Amino acid sequence: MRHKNNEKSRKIIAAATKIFAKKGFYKAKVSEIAQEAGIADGTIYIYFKHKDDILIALFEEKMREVLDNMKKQISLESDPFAKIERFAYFHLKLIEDNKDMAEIIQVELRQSSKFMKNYQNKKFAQYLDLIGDIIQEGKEKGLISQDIIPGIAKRAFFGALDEMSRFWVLSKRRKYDVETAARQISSYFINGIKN
Amino acid sequence: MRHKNNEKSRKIIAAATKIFAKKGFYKAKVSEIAQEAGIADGTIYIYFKHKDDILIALFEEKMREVLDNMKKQISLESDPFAKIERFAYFHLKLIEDNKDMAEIIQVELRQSSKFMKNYQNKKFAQYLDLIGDIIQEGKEKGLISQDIIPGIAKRAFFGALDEMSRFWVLSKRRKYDVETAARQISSYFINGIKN
Amino acid sequence: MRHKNNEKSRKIIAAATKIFAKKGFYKAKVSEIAQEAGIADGTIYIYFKHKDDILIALFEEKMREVLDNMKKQISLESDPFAKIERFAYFHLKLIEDNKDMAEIIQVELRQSSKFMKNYQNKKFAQYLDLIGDIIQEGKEKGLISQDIIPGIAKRAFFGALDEMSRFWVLSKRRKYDVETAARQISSYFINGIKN
Amino acid sequence: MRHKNNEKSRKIIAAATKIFAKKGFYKAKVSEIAQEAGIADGTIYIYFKHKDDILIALFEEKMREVLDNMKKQISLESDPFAKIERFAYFHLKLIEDNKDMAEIIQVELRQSSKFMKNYQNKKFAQYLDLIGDIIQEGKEKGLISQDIIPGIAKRAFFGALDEMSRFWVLSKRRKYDVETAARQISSYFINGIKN
DNA sequence: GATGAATGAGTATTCATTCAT
DNA sequence: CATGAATGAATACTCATTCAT
Repeated sequence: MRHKNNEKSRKIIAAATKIFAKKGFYKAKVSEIAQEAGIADGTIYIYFKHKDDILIALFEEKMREVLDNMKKQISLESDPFAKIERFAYFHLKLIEDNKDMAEIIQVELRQSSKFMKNYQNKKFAQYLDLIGDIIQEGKEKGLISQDIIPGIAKRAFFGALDEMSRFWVLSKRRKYDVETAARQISSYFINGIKN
Repeated sequence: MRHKNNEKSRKIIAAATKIFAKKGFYKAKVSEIAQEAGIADGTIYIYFKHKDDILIALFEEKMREVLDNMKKQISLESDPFAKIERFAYFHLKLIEDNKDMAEIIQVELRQSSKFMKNYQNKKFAQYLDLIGDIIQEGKEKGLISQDIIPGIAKRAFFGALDEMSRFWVLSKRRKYDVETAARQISSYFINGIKN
Repeated sequence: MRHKNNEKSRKIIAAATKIFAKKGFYKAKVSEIAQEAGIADGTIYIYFKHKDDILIALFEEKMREVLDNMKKQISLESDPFAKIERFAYFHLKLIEDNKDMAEIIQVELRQSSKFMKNYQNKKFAQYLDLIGDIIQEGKEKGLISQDIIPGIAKRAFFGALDEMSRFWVLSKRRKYDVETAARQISSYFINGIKN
Repeated sequence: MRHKNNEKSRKIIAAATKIFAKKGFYKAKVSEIAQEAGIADGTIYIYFKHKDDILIALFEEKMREVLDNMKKQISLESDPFAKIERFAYFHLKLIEDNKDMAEIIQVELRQSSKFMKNYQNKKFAQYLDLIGDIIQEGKEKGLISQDIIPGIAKRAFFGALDEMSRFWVLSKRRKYDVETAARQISSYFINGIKN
């Protein structure tokens, strides 16, 4: 897994994103990814030791991007509730703009824990913690009820957005626009937890 | 080809539930399921035409049970908010009591849409609609704000519960007990949508 | 490596003997062996876990036969020198009659120690010991000089026969007949070690 | 394509000797040899057209050395029996001093005839003929029985030494020292063929 | 000449599915 | 109906060899 050439590594991940989204990890052939990337089958193995490693690297790369982007978005607001709204909007926007990536994270991330025993998805935990931190902040500022348990609330909020994403990813056509969905979901949540 | 009322059919599904939960659909071998069921490999093909069909039948059977059970629970309450609380509690209780089933629905249901192109998960839609119907009822009774879009709200609520389940399914130890989680999540939601 | 059906197991070994002799272990394809045996590729893996295991089983089977046969031959003589002569004759005869087997033992047995780290060729050691025991007996009867070290002598005698075999195996045409070669080699040896 | 006098060519052969001895020809990777030689993979192909050619060149170089050395040793004696004793001693000494080379010649030379259809090992034939010539000389001088067939005797003697070598090459610890083994084996042979 | 990234032909092994008993 | 031995299509991965730099 030499990484002399990062450009090719990214090309492979981009191709894999497309193929995994279309076929799913198990049905995707390494040779298809190679073809999509415009390289030879063997070249993939210069950059990734196993097929599994492509998926892991894909997650890490995508999650890093998502995480960085979301941190930036949140930092633009100071009010915890505004942060939550922004989180909802940009999360759903991201799904809309990156359907392939969303599908993989939706579908494959779920089974990942099964075939990647030792792979700890730290990036995902950090992403959830962005919400947890906002809630904590809200509690400290007296905006959010002291009864709220951040560990449950962050999952409830993420799950609400995530289920919406899944619906979109698996549907052919998009019912409800991003703005509406984001506004509704963040509104339920904010009203649900505010003091 | 399927003989739905057969006892052996259920034995196979029970075995498959265990094996799919442990290994995931793709890594589970038909021969393992046969062994777990105490029958010969070939016997499985008397009851199911393909490996995929076992998973589909498994979903249908489990979802039917879940659906029937949840309908019964909901009917015991007349107040929409009480129904929501009961839904949350019994959904999470179900996960706790049926870890194997939960894991399969969590993990494999996601990829199912990929390999089962033509499989329409009607039972799952009906399950979601249980929530949608409660919300509709709440709106009609003036308990829930008219702004709430049931198609979004039902997914937000289900997603919140589902993410909690996923956390439990993938964690070794169970943080937060069922009652607490159910109370918190239904409370956010009810407060979030009530008039 | 179930062995329900010994007949098929032997059929595979017979086919492997032919193919390994023709191509060598590394160049022999499992599919060729299957074809030669008149079975499907996958069937081989019902009887042998790996390609390596075919070679190991082949050795064990052939060496058992060779060993049993040679023990019988030796027991027909009571004089140690007559035993040595008989050993030489039947060893070379065996090579002549089983060219494929001889070639594999000649060629592949040598490299076997390399890829089969843990495979201890006990049968071969027992074969060598047949000679060692004769020498020991000869020493005890005062027919063979006390200076002779059986551990060296048995290898010298076997090596002499073996080199002759190798010459035959690798040559197109057979120079020197079995009787002549056996007589010459056992004669050098007997005269060389007798008291 | 080969540049025989090149220093790099020898460096590659030296590296190959080490790697082939450790892993065997088929399991040795060209890249490993390159690394051992401290050069790039592609450089090997400037000096050798195929992996096979490295083995052939290795044989030729080693056998030339061995042959030259043995010729020199033999020429130091005038008595045929003394020559035989010296041959035995220096053959076994060579094995002891060059374990890697010995292992390759022992193990890989055997299979070489298989993958190198057209490779005629003339050097090896010349080596055997050194013994054949001594026997011929002995017969002419009346020291060796006229019944002895040099073509068989030379192989018997070489085979005896060779089997001893093989035992040493494949054993972890060396039983019997070189002097003892050489004395024993040449003694059997000389006594066995003398007039 | 030297490099080493890229190539792609080659193959052992797996496992869902079949079917003769 | 039940069996389980047999099938053979399918595919991840390796590594000798090439060739642009």
